[in-house]
Amino acid sequence: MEIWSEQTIKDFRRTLLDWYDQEGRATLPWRLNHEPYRVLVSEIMLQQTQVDTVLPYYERFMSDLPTVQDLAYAPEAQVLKLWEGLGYYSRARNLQKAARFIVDELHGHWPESADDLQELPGVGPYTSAAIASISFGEVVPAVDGNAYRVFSRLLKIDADIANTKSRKIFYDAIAPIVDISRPGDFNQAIMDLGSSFMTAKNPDSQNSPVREFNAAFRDDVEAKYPVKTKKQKPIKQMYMATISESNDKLLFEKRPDTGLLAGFWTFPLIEINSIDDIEGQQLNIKPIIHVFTHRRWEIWLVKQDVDLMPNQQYLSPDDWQRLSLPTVQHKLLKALEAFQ
DNA sequence: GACCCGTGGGG
DNA sequence: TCCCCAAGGGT
Repeated sequence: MEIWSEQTIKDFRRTLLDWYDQEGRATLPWRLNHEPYRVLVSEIMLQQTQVDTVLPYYERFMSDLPTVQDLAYAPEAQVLKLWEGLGYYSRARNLQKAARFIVDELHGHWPESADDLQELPGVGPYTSAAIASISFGEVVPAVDGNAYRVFSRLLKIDADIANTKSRKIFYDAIAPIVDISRPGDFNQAIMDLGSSFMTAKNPDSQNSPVREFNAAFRDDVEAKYPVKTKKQKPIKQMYMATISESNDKLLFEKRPDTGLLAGFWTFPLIEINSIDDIEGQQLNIKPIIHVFTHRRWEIWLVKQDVDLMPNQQYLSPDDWQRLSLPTVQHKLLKALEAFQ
């Protein structure tokens, strides 16, 4: 691992921020100003989610709920509708809990340090540092996937970024480098660098503004970084989706309030071991495939009569269009249309 | 520390 | 088709 001199650190800050001022993504909507609410919403949406995906969601969200008070007082259903299709839905619920905590418990006074911000639900080590540096000027590194990727290459850090313990190694390595007068811009510049020249695949380090600081590129070992162990493959599961119609309504089922797609409505799903377990009128020839991070669902639509369970309800199109439905349920509805 | 939690895009 | 990736956090 490389250790930079004070002079190198100063040169790096200047080079990085000069590039950021010229070429950074200044027009991103969450960079129009540094209001903590705007930054918080953007940071939560951007967790494990690409910028292009977030943009339309962010615009709608800020338009409908422009202040932390609006979010705190909104019905949860409205928040989930604004989040529909974005995934990781506990983010939306935690975001509203955070807003309610700030409004109700802190009387609208924001926590201003990374340590205090981390008390908010859904706000962890990265997000707290991002808000503290961008909105409140705290000199603290925001260690996200971009920071891992960028600094593992610049400094040739061999720690496995899939390992929780590596976070401290990166934090300690980056902390002395963060620009003291512009910590928020420094952290955002690293993110812009990670999404332009220093990408995960096919990086363009030859033309990177910080090429001369890139030890891995200099030593022609950039492909080794970042060091990251593999994830496990999704588990395959087969399901029967019950299609039951009554007066132009369809039977839906509310999922348990914990676990995958917690509290969301889908067709009643019954796990089966093989296609031979299907009872009723099978509609589709090929299963509908939906892949989550850790699971791969293969779903068969099956028409059948059922006894209504307490967590089930017949819903009209008007009913379910008002609800926030997970993407897998939208897929099932679309597939069902083909048979009607 | 290991596992869970969505979705869409790209090679 | 399959695999990896994308501004992580909660349990």
